[in-house]
Amino acid sequence: MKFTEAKAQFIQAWGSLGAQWGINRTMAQIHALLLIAPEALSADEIMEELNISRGNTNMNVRELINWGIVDKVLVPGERKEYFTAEKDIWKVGTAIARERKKRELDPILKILTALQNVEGDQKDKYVKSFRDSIQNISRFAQQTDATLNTFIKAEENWFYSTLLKVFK
Amino acid sequence: MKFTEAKAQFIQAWGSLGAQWGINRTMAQIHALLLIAPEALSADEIMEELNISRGNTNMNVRELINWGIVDKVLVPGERKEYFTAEKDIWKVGTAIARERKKRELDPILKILTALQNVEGDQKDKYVKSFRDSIQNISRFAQQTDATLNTFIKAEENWFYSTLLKVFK
DNA sequence: CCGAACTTTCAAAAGAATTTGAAATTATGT
DNA sequence: ACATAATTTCAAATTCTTTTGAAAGTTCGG
Repeated sequence: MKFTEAKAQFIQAWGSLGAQWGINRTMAQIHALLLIAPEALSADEIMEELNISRGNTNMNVRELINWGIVDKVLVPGERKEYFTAEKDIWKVGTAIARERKKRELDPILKILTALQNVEGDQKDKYVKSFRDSIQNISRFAQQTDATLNTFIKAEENWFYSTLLKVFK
Repeated sequence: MKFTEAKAQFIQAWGSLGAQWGINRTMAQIHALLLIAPEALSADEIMEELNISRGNTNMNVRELINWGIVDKVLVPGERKEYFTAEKDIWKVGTAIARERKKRELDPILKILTALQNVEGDQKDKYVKSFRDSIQNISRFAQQTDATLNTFIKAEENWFYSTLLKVFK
């Protein structure tokens, strides 16, 4: 396979993966492009490579920076901003886990906790079934929360993270 | 909090969680409704509760069945079909993991493997950077695949899972 | 085999998310 | 302070997804 073709395929594959993850396609494609680039790219280069508008580029690069997986690079003597992606894929993984936990798991945990206090007759089968379900889901969610925290913490912790890399 | 309000909140929360997961809102809401219901519901009851059309109900119930987290229940002497959700949330978790792995991770693993064979001069920095990235991502993806398989396998093994529950 | 009860399909409509591009804003060198 | 280069914003346009609902299909008791 030719390099140009391989590159296009990777960008496209990473893009659909992102789309299925609730990350938008363009954001994932910019990330893919930066992941395989040997050096930082400017907004213009990104626009050119992916055929997208300046506004779109700006918004999505910004979002990638918020997720903590892309950094702005300032080249001395240059007025333009350049962008580069975190190359350690484990760090990317934990950053994504952290971000998604914050956006998805944390809010539902909060709601589940509140819903534990539903009023109602314990003998009413609808109320009973509701209570049981909420309790089970809560436990599962808390377990998931704990697991994710371990994973996220692992990468922040130098020692454990080095250990993990032995297995990768 | 009143039961009716709590129920509405839960359905709405589960719906947005689903939406962020790439599962559509209605599918997640039907799932939520069935999760807390003490007994199986008919298509008409689902339509009524969630204010959605018959077609929408049918399509999304079907999809939930494909995911393996909702079952059709036939009541003797009744012509209608009734639907019920898997109540063990751990099983729901593994079903979702299995399904998403199949749709997301497996295809990217296949592509990554193919991309390892990119032609090109090892001294070209673009080719070198591409190769390195693909290799790192591949390793990470394989590790993730193995971890997910363990998780999925654990629940698929009926005997082991039953045993676990006895002792926990 | 008929007709009623129920389920499925799918083209069109509605709704949601993304993208564009030009104008506004901000930053930089002289 | 000015001119210019670069970035940011956001309303409108486009594109993608979901939902509707009516028609077609299926199943079942008699």
